Amino acid sequence: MKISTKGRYGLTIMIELAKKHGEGPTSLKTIAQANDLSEHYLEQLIAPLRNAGLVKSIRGAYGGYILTNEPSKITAGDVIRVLEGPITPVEGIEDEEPAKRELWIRIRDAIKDVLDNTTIEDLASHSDDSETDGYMFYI
Amino acid sequence: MKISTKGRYGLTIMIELAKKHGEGPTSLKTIAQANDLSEHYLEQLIAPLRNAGLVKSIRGAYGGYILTNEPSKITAGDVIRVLEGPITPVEGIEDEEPAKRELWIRIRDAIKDVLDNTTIEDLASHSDDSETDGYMFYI
DNA sequence: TCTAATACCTATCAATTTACTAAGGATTTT
DNA sequence: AAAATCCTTAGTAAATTGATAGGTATTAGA
Repeated sequence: MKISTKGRYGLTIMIELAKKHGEGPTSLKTIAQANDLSEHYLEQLIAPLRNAGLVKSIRGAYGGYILTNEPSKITAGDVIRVLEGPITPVEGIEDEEPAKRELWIRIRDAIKDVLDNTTIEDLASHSDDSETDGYMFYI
Repeated sequence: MKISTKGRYGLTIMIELAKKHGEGPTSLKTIAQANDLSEHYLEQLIAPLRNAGLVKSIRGAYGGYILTNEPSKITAGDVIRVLEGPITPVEGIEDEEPAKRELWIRIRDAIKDVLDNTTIEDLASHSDDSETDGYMFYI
């Protein structure tokens, strides 16, 4: 019941690109170093993002990646779907019996509601906030 | 980003026990056959449920399991937490930077809201409803 | 034109998780 | 005693995760 590093690092990439939106390409090396991640691993994550048309690459020296769209037009859900697959708490919801099926649908819709209403711009603009914002970490 | 068969079969077990609540123990064999599941595998799932005090076992011939509590007092969240661990879309929410941390918290709270407000009684009483209830299966 | 920086591609791999299966021991009812 | 049941440990094939390794192709700038 987890979002893996694929989805999480994917969001990290998109947030970094959003911060530089309109200022030319950002290299993966820069993003990897700024976030202490493996550049090689990020290469594998950005390939699907490029194939999905969320980012555009600029090859050669001083190249890198840029967003193909406004950060306000790209949602967290767009990114997560590309890297993690369809948003759903179980495979084959249709095959479940009615009571559980409805439960999975309510969970799915709740997650979709959050992911599809959070833009990369939202994430980029809050990514420098200093501390915990008063949220508690209960489970 | 999935709930595995552990949590799903765990709910199945609890729903079956809820249907027979107050009528004496139900054996795993019965539950396994009714749902076309491996009895051996269910044994491994019910062990944590017993350790957590959600069910009580009655050994020997004509034994089985019973709920330790009213079906209306047990939530889907209780069962999922025992079998899948804490409800959270990522490990170590605290370690994430503010923007993503808030996103994970909103998702976690949305899931918790559904799971903690759905009782086993709710699930058992709707588990015989015939069809799809007009829900769509978009993603 | 050379060089460095960058994207792009394919393969491999260790660790973990998932979803079981196998085999039998312990306990209780009939 | 026999049968039904819970209980426990061990093993395992397949998939996934989170990388690492080792390149090739392309381009900007000196």
